[in-house]
Amino acid sequence: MLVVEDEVKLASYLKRGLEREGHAVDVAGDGEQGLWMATSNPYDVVVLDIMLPKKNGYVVCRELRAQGNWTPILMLTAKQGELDEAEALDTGADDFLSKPFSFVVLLARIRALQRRGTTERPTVLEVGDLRLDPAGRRFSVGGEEVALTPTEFCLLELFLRRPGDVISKTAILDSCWDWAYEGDPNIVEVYIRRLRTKVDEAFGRKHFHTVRGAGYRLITDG
Amino acid sequence: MLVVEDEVKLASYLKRGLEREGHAVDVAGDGEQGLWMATSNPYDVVVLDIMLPKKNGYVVCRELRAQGNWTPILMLTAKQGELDEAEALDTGADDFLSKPFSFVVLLARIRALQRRGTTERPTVLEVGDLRLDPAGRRFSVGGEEVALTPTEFCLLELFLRRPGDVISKTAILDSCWDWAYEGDPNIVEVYIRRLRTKVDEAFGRKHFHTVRGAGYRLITDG
DNA sequence: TCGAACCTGAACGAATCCTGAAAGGGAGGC
DNA sequence: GCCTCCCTTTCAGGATTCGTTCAGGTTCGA
Repeated sequence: MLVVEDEVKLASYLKRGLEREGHAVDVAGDGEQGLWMATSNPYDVVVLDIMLPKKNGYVVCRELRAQGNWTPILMLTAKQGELDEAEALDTGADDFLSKPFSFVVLLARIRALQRRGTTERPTVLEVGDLRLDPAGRRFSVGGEEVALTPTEFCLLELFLRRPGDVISKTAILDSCWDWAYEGDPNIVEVYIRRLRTKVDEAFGRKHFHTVRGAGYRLITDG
Repeated sequence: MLVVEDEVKLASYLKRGLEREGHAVDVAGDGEQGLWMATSNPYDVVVLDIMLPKKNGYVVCRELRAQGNWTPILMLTAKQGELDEAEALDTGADDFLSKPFSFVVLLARIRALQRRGTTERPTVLEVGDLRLDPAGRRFSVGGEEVALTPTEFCLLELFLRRPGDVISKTAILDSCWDWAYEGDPNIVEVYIRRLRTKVDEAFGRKHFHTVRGAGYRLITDG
């Protein structure tokens, strides 16, 4: 679940409240960041303020929809202006809520959105002979399915979302480990090794290239 | 399109306005009539007042949903009471609007519902040898009927609506339990176990696959 | 040649899941 | 009104997997 809201107090209030309800909540502070996070992670629901720095909520919503991203969006409108509401729905939002609102109502509407679910279909990530389905949590190499642990899956998803990019060890830690992780970064090497064993050695083809001093890269071409 | 509204002036105002927008509009004057019309005709959208003679809007909505009728419903709440709104969404309404409202907003929301509303849930969910009829609350494996408790039914319906997807334990809790449920998530494991004994063991075929650290998946293929 | 960065395999502890049983709760029958 | 049955929820023990650490080896660049 993603909350895009620039008012720090409201944002942290929402985050805490939603987490208490058992949701995993990310927060973005402006429109650009929100758009980036919404495109790079598969959220169940996005709570999107309209008045935002960099890019306003309408723009974020429209661009998401233009990208074929149909994650349910709940918009927060500042005033009860009717045109705001109409425009919100027409840019592709699924629902909206006028400030000020009560937390109970917010929860109810989020639940309604979740129940209704994403209208769109699974985005399957495919690079070369690798194929990963985030919704189904399935992964296959050259058509043959390979079992992955949660952490392995997270790493692989990260690589497949940025094929060809060099991804630093800290970026991997940020993305696949708890933000408070304090352990040995060597763990990334261990997991790269595991991916290599499962993906490369079993199918006789190198996929993960080490860039000394920088990170790792997923090899794209054949 | 069906409008269920007992205030004659408002009803005819809506009918005329919507017809001017190119919609074909039926009007029902009380809850029973509205329910009957909604069940006997396939409408695109139902606009449903809460305060109604005979049966109120909540009841109509709930009974429609219980029958497996998933026509998009836009509820009209008399006051801006938050609980009204939350309850409206929880009985299965897709959206609501507080009186008084402007016609522009009504149109925008109806448009949003129509856009989304093509979901048209199938009457019967069928995956492999599993067959579940939400309306009739019946379930069978390979033609043989199996009795389910309400919670078991809810779980199974969830799986059958997203065959092949991994469904997390929290998603299951959100979907089949009261949102205020605070108990042990282990209860999901218990119910998965129940489904396995009823569905799998009795028919010698595995349907529910555990994805460690992620959730459970309904196996689709043979 | 030396050091830093990376690789590798094994091993331990913790998290996750399974399972059976038994305790609570609510609706319906008598 | 009370009892009974069925459904829901809790609990605890055990099995398995996963995450993490560690120690030593290897490669690369200066």
